Amino acid sequence: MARPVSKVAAPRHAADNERIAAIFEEIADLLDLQNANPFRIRAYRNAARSVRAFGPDIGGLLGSGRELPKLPGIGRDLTAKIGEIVETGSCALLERLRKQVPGTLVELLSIPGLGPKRVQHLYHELGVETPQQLRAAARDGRLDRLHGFGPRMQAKLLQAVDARLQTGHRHLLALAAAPAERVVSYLRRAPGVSEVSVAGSFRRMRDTVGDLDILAAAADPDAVTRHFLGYPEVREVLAGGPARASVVLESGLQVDLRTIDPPAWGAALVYFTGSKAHNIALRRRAQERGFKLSEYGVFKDGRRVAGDTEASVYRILRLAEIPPELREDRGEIEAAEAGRLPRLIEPGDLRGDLHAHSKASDGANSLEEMAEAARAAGLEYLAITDHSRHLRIAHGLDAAALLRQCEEIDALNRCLRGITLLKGAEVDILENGELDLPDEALQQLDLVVGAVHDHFGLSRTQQTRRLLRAMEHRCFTVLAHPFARLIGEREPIEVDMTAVIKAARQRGCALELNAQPRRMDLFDIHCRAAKEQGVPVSIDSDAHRAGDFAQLRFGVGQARRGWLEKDDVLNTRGLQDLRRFLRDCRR
DNA sequence: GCCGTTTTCGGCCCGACTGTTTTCAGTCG
Repeated sequence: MARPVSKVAAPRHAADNERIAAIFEEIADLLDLQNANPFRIRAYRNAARSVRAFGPDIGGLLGSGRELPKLPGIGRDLTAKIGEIVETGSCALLERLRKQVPGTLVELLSIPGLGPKRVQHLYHELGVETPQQLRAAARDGRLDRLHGFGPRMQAKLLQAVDARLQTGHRHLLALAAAPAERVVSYLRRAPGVSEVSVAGSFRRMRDTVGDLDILAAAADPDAVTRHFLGYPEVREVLAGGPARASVVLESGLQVDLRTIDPPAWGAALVYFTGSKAHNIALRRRAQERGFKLSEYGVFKDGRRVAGDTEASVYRILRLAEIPPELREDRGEIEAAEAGRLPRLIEPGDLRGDLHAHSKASDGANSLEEMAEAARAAGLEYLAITDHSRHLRIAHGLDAAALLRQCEEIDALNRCLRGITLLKGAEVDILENGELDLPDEALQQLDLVVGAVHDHFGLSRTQQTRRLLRAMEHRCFTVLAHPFARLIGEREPIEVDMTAVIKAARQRGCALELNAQPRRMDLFDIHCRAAKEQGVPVSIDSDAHRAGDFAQLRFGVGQARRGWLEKDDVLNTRGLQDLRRFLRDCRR
């Protein structure tokens, strides 16, 4: 998948991993458009992935004079290029390629149906460089002259361009969940179907999904496909082969269905769950052992030797079964081989929630209603953390209002059964790193959740200094939504998360994994970095209404992607244990 | 461009679908 063109204007040592990866992706795309050696192109894409998966900040690492450790797929040449990017903010190869190939062609590459060959054709024959120009060329008939652009292809492209120009193309995980469950339960009623599962990035619990991949097992795939095409929520049928069909639902969500023979169920589920990188690594491993792995099974000398279950596929490759959330080729195969896979946290391990709002600020429910909902969701404790005064739009509380709420909570705790409310606040971290409430107020609380809600555009240095200063406060407990991002709406703030994690370890405080569907903040790789540093992560709902505790399961999904185990997560502790942590944090 | 029961070069994952090409290239996942 082509990624957006990165705007590179970096001061020395400011290249973060994402920016390095974006440069490698762009180089790969531009090489693709020049018919370069496909393996060289792949090397750049692999390198981009490797850099993204690497936890510590490479710019910071090199900036402090240390060496880059050996990363998979990055050899001498690419190591030098990383150094160059960190040093200069860009890369001579990229600049040269940009002079040879218009950068906008990269955007065309991301349109479904257009690959490097067709994009080159469009550009060289018609001078088409942008989606808008493509649309114009299709409408005034110029595309008709082009080899390989028949009427159906043109219609498909027009539609794809319109979709691209209108909206983005990924959906929040949590918003895809309900439609996914409905279509799965519909498919279970298809004639002769024995298994149905969502696969793809949804099953791997990525924070967004491009489309829903659904896998079914049945001896007669045609019957299942026909049933699928009759699903009432279908707005449009994109493709309908015997083994594969694609539709767009009324909600705009694309659903791809694959139906396979039951004996291939496990191999197909591995294959369609991905990720692509994981599949490639598995296939290479299979090949090394004299097997051939495909969605139809594991084969030796043309004979199927495994594939009815996922476990059978991994077993024959001498691997422990790898949970879907880990399948990103970020070391899980090596861990599975060595028997060192983590025992990932389960939703049922959560015993509390350290970040929730009430009517007192911008929540919708009373303290009592929130307590009751948390108890019903299986939690034993809930921290009420209404906003502090600085966040006026959310009716933030001042010290006096906060103290009144503390008394209310004390009174309520005397009559609540099966749930304990903790006294907290989501306190704004001001631009200079001070907390938004006076110490006397903060000292009355069980915990303080610090959060950035403004000045998102500070430089990396300023932003990092801001967070570190806030965390130094003796009342500081949890850094809420550390990157302050809103998926698809607001980019993550620029911050040296490696330094933040290190500071959290020294300070003995925690980082939040905010489970709001739009936030999903901390990222998976930083969860893993926190774990490696022994910094506890708190998976919080940030609930603003009673129903929001259901979001926690998506936070757990993200935590699992970050290799977190039960003991790595602060709010899996019982209340006594948690109180001990809160006390120690304040010392 | 990387990698290697490596040592200097050959291999690098696999299959389905689409559209239009009459035998397959391009794209996708």
